Amino acid sequence: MQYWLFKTEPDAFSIDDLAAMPEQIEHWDGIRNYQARNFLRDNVKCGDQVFIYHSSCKNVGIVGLAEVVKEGYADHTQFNPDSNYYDPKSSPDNPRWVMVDIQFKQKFSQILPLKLIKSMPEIIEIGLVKKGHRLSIMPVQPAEFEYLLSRCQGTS
DNA sequence: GCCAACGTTGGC
DNA sequence: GCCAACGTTGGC
Repeated sequence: MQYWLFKTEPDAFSIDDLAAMPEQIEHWDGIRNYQARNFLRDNVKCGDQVFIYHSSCKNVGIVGLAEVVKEGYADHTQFNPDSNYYDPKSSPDNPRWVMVDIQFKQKFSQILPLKLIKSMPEIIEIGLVKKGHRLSIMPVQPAEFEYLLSRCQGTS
């Protein structure tokens, strides 16, 4: 099993939106970065645990936990000319972009702020604390995941 | 809304 | 294949 962190802008789709979905499952579409795509296509597996992170908002940080329930498949928004994520260079024969489905597991009673994460001496590997890292899908080392999770749940 | 740090594009 | 121009991300 592997651990991940997915970023989302809560104005567009938040942890609460995920929790409100039927069966609390939603497909994670709109990833248009090759490095992130490669993670989704090759490495994100069913049962993997995913931190949900809110970005570009008032309180940025880790807000909850989800689980992968469907592995990489073609992101349908790439074929839709009306979508913001439309990619005319992609074709159904050879889809360029993939997505996975995740299911809500938990919303933490308090957000774990980015500022706090950056101040933790235990946390040095995760892309969040590295300069200029903008990936919207990033792996999390098991030890760092466990530590962050304990900090999230310890406050509840 | 600013701007630094990236990623992508396209001319050559 | 280089690299300048451009677009995007995302914290502040």
